[in-house]
Formats: sequence, structure tokens, C-alpha cells
Amino acid sequence: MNFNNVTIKDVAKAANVSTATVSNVISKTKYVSPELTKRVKKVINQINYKPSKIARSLKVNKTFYLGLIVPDITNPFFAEVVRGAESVALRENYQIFLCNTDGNVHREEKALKSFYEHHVDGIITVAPRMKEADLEKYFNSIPFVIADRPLNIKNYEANLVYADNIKSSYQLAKHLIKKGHQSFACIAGPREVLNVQKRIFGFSKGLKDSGFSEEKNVILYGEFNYENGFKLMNKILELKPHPTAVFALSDITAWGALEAAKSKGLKIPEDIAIAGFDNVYFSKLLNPSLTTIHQPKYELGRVAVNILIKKLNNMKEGLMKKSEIILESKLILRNST
Amino acid sequence: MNFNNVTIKDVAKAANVSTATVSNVISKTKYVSPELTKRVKKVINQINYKPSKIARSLKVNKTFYLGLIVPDITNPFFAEVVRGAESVALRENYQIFLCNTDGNVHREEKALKSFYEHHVDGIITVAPRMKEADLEKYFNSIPFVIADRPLNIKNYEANLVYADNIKSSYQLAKHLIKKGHQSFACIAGPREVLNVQKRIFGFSKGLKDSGFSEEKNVILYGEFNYENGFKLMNKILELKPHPTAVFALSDITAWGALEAAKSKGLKIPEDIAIAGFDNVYFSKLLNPSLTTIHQPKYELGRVAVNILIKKLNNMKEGLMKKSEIILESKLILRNST
DNA sequence: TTAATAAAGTTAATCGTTTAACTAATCGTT
DNA sequence: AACGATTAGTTAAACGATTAACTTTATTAA
Repeated sequence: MNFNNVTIKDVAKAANVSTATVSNVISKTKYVSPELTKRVKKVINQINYKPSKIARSLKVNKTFYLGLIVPDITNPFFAEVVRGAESVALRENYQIFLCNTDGNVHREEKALKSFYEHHVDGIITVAPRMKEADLEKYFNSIPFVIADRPLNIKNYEANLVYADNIKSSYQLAKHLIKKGHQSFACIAGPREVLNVQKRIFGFSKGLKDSGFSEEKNVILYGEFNYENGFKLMNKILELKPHPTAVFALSDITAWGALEAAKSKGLKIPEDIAIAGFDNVYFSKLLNPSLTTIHQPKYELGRVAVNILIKKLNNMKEGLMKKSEIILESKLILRNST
Repeated sequence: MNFNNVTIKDVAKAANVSTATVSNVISKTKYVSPELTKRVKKVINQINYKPSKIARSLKVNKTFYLGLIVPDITNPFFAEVVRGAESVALRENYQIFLCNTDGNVHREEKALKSFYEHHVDGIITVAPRMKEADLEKYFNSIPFVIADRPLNIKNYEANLVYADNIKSSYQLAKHLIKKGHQSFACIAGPREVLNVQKRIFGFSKGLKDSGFSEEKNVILYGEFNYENGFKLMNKILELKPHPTAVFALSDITAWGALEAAKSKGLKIPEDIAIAGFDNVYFSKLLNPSLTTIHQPKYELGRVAVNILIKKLNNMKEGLMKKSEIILESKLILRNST
């Protein structure tokens, strides 16, 4: 690998052909005789010519770049989504631009603008926080897939992928009831997040169907992080008598909750049961291991990019239909409940 | 944001000026009269013109892309490095291409080639596994920073950043000795990794300086992951009598080791002490919390990109000097030892 | 008054590809 | 033999910016 910029003209000159022929040898879009093909290929190897993707992008108006926006790669949930996304992007010869936003709407907008100016072919955004109306502006103007945010598809020409929130939350409620619990709490994420609303909905429905009234379920909202899990669990424990089963709507908040309970000397699951959501890799290593709801994270990334690329390939035919893919989630019973 | 491709020509036509003037208004490289400036800016806003970075890249031969290669973003250690890298890249208006390699040399090469063809301005590679001679080919031909791999700088014109391995490993040995341990084991990473060699070196030196012979320290090599920590800890426990203090050379292997010991019914740190390396966020949440050596991960990423960009800016002046920055690491005592 | 200089724009070449339009040679038919 | 069709290659115009070289007009100095 040398870095002197050899161009297609150098190849053409050395092989004594036109640049068009070199281009055709490389892209195989037109027949070139074996002799010329051989000659050109030989020169390409000799002078180590690598076509400039920048120049190509400019000409054909396609970059093979994908923009990927996530809240925080440090969160193992999103890290796995990214790996999934990357796996199919690489297979299809797309390169990924990554941006972290920490759930900050302003930074989401900045990332989108930047991607736009860099002429990415498409964008996938994971768990975006911006308002639906703002989001809509973008996905109406550039190929776009929204992962992990269950919009009401009826209202939008959007392409969505997310895991089912309701069914498994419902199952979790049933499971906790079967274990004999009578009073419950949820450590939710931010109130406006649709995933949160759906998980709460499923869980509440499970309780209601077993005859528990709404007062039997304390719901506290906050950010999806460890500190918040810790803090809100302490709030819950101040209630007398306190709920005996806690549903944290993400694993990392569940970890915080677990730690808070342990530091107060409570035994888990005997004194209080705790469940999470996501089934992040390390949740099974906790002590006690965490009951949680598995989300197919890698798959989420995979599917998102798949849809996006399918969309890009269909653009010629003018297709840009809406779509909604709901992946299966699954209740995983472990020792914390 | 609309996606009809308005170009500089459209602006020029609408404002009744030349494209050169438009360009000068935007880049401020030449004086343009207030009247024209105003007219041009107005048009730019009206038709929502965004300059094509692709076209610009082609012309000025600079992309403002940076390639970032990491083994696995799912590993919280690398995730933090990436965040650090991103923070300064964004500040300096660079976009980051991300590639995961799972420590696979072949995929490292593929990523490098791909970055090269995409005309990234520079590459930072975190903990690369390829042979030094191969690595050298690349960092001699494209602006390059190697993070988290302590080459012997005397032999190379390389730019390095990594955290000190030796001193803190030495301190850990001393700490374990003070706790009364007499026989030791290391669950190392792959034998050929320089970080591994240095950590082992520091740890061994600590033992030797206190009069322990080499036979008192069992060293087992393997990959840096949870499963391997689990497996090798089981091997260690088969020894009779088994070592009472174990140094796992990364936190995630330490977690595996911890779990293996616990599942055999051993009490930690009473029956066996375990320490890790990295101080990944979640290590303090384990039960017991993990004694470990803190690496400034975010800082590692920050510094790497800083050096790279400094290098890019100095390229005009022909500067491409070697450099080596060793960040401080720090022993963190917790409950597992 | 006039030549030289400076100021404010414009023109057009350029970056490295792709590709439509063209040319020249060959082939097949009648 | 002559015509059109096919084949295999070349030429040159894009793509959308930047920028050196140029033009035109205004300003200055002697």
C-alpha cells in the first residue's frame, strides 16, 4: 500500500488504452477483449491503482455511506445494535458513520445535518428522542429507518423496526403475580418515550387482568441509567409498606435498583423482586442474576440496515413504502424474581 | 431540509453572480462586497443550498473523514475509547468511520484497505493485532495513530498512545502480598499482545522484588473474554493447592473468573482474591466489587484523535514525527481482594 | 493626463471518475 | 458488392466544488 495518488489516467497511459476502457475492465459494465483486460489488470497491479471512491461518488451520486445515530455506544444495548448494523453494512459494501447523541435532541439534529451534508445514502437512527414532527421532516426527505422507537405507523410513511414491548411486559406481570407478589413498582424511563409507555401498558394490563387496581402499581419516571435506578429504588423503599416487585424498564436501571436494595440490606428475591428489560450480556452475571426481557439487539441492527439497503435499491423504481417490523422479545427467568 | 440537489450553480444563477463569488462568500477566502454577500446569502437560505462535501473533498483532496478500528465496540473498554475519540473528532469537524474486527487480523487489513479507498484523512487503530511489520506498512503510508498497543518506539516512526501497564501491575502485586498471599496466578490475554507481556512483567517484578520465585506464579494465556476467564479459573482451581490470588489481565476475564470461583462455592476474597485490569464501568457493581487497575479509556480516545489531527495539520510543513504518550493508570482497591 | 496599481468580479481549468455519443472495423445478408 | 448491424474501443462531457488566471473598473501618483 503506497499513498501516491495514482489515478485512472496513469493506468490508461501505462496500458495504452483509454480511461473508459480501464473503467470498463474494473466495473465489467462493457465487454473488453481478453488482451486489453489482461494488460490493464497487469498495470493496475503493478502501479497499485485503487479507484477513488470520492470521485466515483461524485459522478454517480451515490456514496455507499450510511449514517448511524445512537444515544450511547457505551450502553451495551446500543453497542450490540451497532454490531448488527455493521455486519450487514459491511457485507453490502457500505461504510458506517457513527454518532452518539446521549439522547440529546439538539445533537440528534446536528448529526442528521452532518450526515446529510456528507451525502450519506441513508440514515438509521436508534431510539431517537426528537419530536415526531421533526423526525418526520427527515424521514420524508432522505432514506431513513427508525429503530427501537415504535411510532404509530398509521400516521407516517416511516420505516420502523423495534421489539415487541407489550406482550413480554404482560408476561412479566403474570410471572410476578404467580410468585405471590401483591404490590408493584415500575422504574420507568422518560415518560415521553414510546417504548416506556408500551412497557408500562403491557405490565399494567397484566396486573389489571389479574384483578390488581392501578394503585397497586407505583410508577416512577427518569432517565435510563444506573444512577437513576439506584435513586428511584431508594424512593420506592421509603414507601411503607414498600412494593415487593419492581420492574425496571431497562437492565442498567435494574442494576442500579438491585444495588440500592442490596445496600439497604434487603435480600433478593426474598425481600424484593427485581426485573429488567433488554437482556444485556452482563445481566446474567449479576448477583443474583437478573430476570429480564430479552430484546434481539443484534437482529435489530441487522434488520434496520437490511430494510434501509432494500429501500435504497428500490429507489430507482420510486418505491419508498412504509414498513413496520416488530421483532419478538422474550421473558427470561433468572434469580432476581 | 429538502433533498433536491441544489448546487453552487443554482445559487450563482439565482443571485446573478459567478460560482466563484458564491464560493468566496461561503468560505470567506476573498473579499466580496456587502451587497453581493447579502444577495448570495439570501439565495442560499431561500433555496436551502448545502455545499457538497463530496465535491469539495475531491477538489481539495481532503475528506475530513477519520477511520477508527476497534476490536469490539461491545466491550465497554473500547466503547469508552470510541466516545473519547468521537468527542474531539466532532469538535474538529471530522466524521468517524467505525469498524469492528473482533481482533481478527484479516478483518483489520480489510478495514484499513477500505478506509484507504474511502480516502480517510487518517486512521486510528485501537489494540490492533496484526504483526508489527504489517502495521508498519500502513503507518508509514497514511497518517496513523496506534492506541493501546505499546510498540517499542525506538524501532518505529510511529505515533502511540497507551496507558502504563507496568507500574500499576507492580503495585497490584505488592498489594496482594501485603494481604498475605503466597501463591499467585495470572489469567492473561493472548501471549503475543504487548500489553499482556508488560502487565505480566510488572506483576512478576513485584513478586520477585518481594522474594517470590517464578514458580509461585502460574500464568495461563487465552483470549480476553468472559468465557475464557471462567475456563482458566477452573483450570487454576484444579491445582492442589491452588493459588490464592488471581490477576486477570482484563476486567471481563476477571468477571468470568469471579463467576467460576463462586460457582465452585469459594468465598471471595477470603478463599481466593481476584483482580482485574481496565476498570470498566460495571466492575464496581459486581458482587464483590472488583479490585482493578483503572485505565483512562475516554482519554485514550481523546488523545489519539488529538495527535492524529495535529499530525494532519502539520503535514503541510512535512512534519510526521514519531511520538509516544503514556497515560497514567491507577490501582483501584475494592472488595474482591 | 496618464500609466501603474489595486480592487472586485468572472472565466475556465481542475480534482478522478463514469458514461453517452461517437468512430472505425468487422460481419452477415442479400 | 454493398448495405446495415454489431462489436470494441475512444473521446469528451459531465458530477459540484475550488482557485489560478484573467478582465474590468476604480484609484492613485507623478
